[in-house]
Amino acid sequence: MDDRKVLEELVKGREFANQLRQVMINGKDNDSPFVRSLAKNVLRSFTNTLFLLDKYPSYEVSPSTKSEDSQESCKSFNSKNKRGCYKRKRNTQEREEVSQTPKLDGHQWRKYGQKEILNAKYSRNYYRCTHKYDQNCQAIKQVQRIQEDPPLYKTTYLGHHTCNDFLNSAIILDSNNDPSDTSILLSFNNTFPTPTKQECPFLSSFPSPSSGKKEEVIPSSSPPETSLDDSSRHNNVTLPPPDFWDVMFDSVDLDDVNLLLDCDD
DNA sequence: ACAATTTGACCATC
DNA sequence: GATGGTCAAATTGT
Repeated sequence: MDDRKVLEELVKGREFANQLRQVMINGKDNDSPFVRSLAKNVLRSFTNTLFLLDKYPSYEVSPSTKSEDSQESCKSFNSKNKRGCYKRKRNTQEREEVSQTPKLDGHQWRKYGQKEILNAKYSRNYYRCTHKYDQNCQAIKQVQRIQEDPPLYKTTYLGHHTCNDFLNSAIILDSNNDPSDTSILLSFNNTFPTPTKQECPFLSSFPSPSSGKKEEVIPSSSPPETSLDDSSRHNNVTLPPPDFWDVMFDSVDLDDVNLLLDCDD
């Protein structure tokens, strides 16, 4: 891998993103060729970077399709009142990723266990999707620190999300806005990674779908300052504060890059 | 009070 | 029997 090229692409991407942000802040010409070009450049830079990082197109690093029997809970039928009665999950789709920080993948996770692993310096943490029960989402992940300096974490994903978390959505500029409206509407689909409050405190001003009652998605109970109006629930939301994008642009998912590039022109 | 995390127990697999 | 994955009571945080 060429580190210099990676760095160049990242720097370019950041510059383009900054320009795009300024244009968006001004709220004018959101659909101009210049804006389109900027967006395209941003995406191209990050796509190139990801290519260079050898993470694209095979975003899933080590997919192993062992069988169709994925994340079904295998608790035995008589385990009602017995603690820890289960069958170890096997034959599940899995992929591993190594990063310098525990991966912020846009999903909401709840830790359900921690285990000291033989011959491992650090314990392994076990997470399941927050929507395991309310939406029967079977995704789980294991995070284990594998190196001290620099800190390196291995995240193993088991199963895939079947939950429909509306915040976990792709952001696509909605160019059909009333031009006089200075707020920019964003369209969300279900592929963009959105940092959770749990994993990313800066999102604290955003309502979490699972906030409120335990394990339950509250459809529209947002505070006034960040309220999602009726259209929000139909995948539109007003633009977050500008600082939001400083982070948000760091978390573009490859699938979404494809999506957006495909939509281009 | 409710939600999230911690932690010891339990069980399946090797 | 050792190990790893999950459960769920207890604890902590908001």
